[in-house]
Amino acid sequence: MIYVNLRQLRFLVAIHEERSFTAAARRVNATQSGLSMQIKELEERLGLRLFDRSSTGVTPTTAGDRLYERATRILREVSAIENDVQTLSGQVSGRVQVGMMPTFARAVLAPVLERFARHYPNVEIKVTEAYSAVLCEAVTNGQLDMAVVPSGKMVPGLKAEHLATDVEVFVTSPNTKRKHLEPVDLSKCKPLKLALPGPGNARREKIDTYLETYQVPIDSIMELDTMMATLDLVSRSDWTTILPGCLCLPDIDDPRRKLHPVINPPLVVDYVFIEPASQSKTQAAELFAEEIVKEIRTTCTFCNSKLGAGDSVSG
Amino acid sequence: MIYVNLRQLRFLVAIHEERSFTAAARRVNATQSGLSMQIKELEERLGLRLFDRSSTGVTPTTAGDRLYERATRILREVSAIENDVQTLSGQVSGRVQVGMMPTFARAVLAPVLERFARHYPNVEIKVTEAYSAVLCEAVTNGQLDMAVVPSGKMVPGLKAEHLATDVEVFVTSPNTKRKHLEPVDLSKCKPLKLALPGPGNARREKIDTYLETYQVPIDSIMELDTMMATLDLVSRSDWTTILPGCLCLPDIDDPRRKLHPVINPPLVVDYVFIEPASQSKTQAAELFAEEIVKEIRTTCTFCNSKLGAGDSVSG
DNA sequence: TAAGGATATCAGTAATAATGATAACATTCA
DNA sequence: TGAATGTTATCATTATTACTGATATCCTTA
Repeated sequence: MIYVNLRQLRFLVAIHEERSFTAAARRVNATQSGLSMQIKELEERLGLRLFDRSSTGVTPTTAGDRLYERATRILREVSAIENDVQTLSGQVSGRVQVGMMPTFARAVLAPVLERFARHYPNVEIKVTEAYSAVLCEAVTNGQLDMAVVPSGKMVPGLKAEHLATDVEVFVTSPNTKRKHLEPVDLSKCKPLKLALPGPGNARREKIDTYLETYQVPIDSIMELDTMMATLDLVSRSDWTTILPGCLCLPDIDDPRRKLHPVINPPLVVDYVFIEPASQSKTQAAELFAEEIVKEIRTTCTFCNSKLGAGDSVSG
Repeated sequence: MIYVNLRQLRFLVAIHEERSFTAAARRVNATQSGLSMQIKELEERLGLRLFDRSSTGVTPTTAGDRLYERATRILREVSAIENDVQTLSGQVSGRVQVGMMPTFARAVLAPVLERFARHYPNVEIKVTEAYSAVLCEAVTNGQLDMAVVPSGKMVPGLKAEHLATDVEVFVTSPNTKRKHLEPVDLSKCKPLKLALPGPGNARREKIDTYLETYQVPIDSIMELDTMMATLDLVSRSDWTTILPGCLCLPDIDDPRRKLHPVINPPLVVDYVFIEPASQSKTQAAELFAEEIVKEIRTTCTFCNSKLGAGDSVSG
């Protein structure tokens, strides 16, 4: 009566996301051979093909796509059962592993951590700061429960929720003519010396597109994947950078730098919350997520009011 | 990472509904011993007790109840996977097994069967006419895909949906002074000789309550679990009966009987649609269900307009 | 106190899944 | 063209897991 089992669904999901039996086997700590046999079994039971095989990997059939959708839902519910256990056991405890893009390390994370640790002393918290690609990967293979990243191309196996839209801010040293917080039209600047995150970074791609589209004159570009160094560089030279509003908020009045919301048109960054598609959050994770989401939303609202270039940003 | 498996959930559901390992084992074609071990395993993995055992059976703990809810949902989704297969395979086919209370055998069932068979020639249909207890049982243990029964005490393991409310009609032979279709207040009648379905029948219980509550004078009661015989008896004697409006509709103008909506207060019967809680309908079943539901609703509406005793019925 | 019915346990057996090596095939690149 | 690499499928073996049937134990009831 019941053909499919959860192991098969877990395999199916992994294969669907990895587009490969071999890679999927690695991910679920099994052998390629085992997956092959299980999927074969499933296909025979159901009487239809789930994947088209080739020597370069596999592509899901229509049926495979359909089953993938159902399987992720089912697995999420099953994992919810396991999370229930802790909920039922009374106090909130466990371990929450969160990934954060560097933007939030200062303005957002600290207050949340403080509040959360005070409310739920029995929850172990682990926060990893990294760029989006790394975080997506880590969430996908279960090393992290969730992460907040700038929106970019969607990775399979993840469930994403839009959090907020933030302004990007043009940052320069104090030795310029512009007034602090005065909006800037980058395409009308003289050629820029820009320190930007390396290619592959989700924000970088969006910034590149912007620079090209609006023909912003560039003198030269330096790749810096470190916020601290970037800020330091900018404050002591004629190099400039573009940073998310939330990141600039804590030292909005720091005399070492001038901030200029980018306008005509506004350059923005979208933050998204990601979690595994086929797993449900533990209660602790759920509570932490709530806190962090709330904090990011209010911070972004505040950010827009302080740094935003009028109404055009919020849309 | 994944502790529970579908077999365990299936066992859990059966045990929860049967309140017994032994009975559940029978239902799922397994041994008591096997269930015992699987549930033990599950409990140990989750670290909490799901059932309190006694020598008379088991009662679910809070956790057991919680898991039961989740498990039924999960199993329903899993069974949906299997139903998808047929949907994906193109044409609608398969086998639909439906239970019907006798009320609908005539007025409702025939047109639905005709329409459905014409639209979906590849679907095998099997209809069973029986009383609610039998039908509930059959749906629970999977012999039927669904059934329509009068509402009564809920059986665990079933998902129910209210379909419509129908008037009960007092039926007599032509040899009375009342006008055909004239409403009747049973408590003002002279003592009745009533042919009613046997105890255990869901409608019977409701009728009994009504008769007691409103002190309807009774001469004597005969138990007849056969509609045909009942109608025949009533038309050729001074025995009377109470029947659902839908049942009377086909021969509303038959001179062999007089029909009288029961008022002060109206006596009604609720029809509910039942299906297994932890299984999803096949596409064929889904389509058949739609048809039958539609037909019953329109028939009841029509019934109320023809036989209904004013507004008080519809609430 | 005995009988009946419930669950738990245990050891043996049956069924199922994973493994590791290999085969077959396609792609890439020299 | 041919070797190297990387893919999935298959197979026999091993390991794991689940089921069975008998029995033990406990509780309720007569």
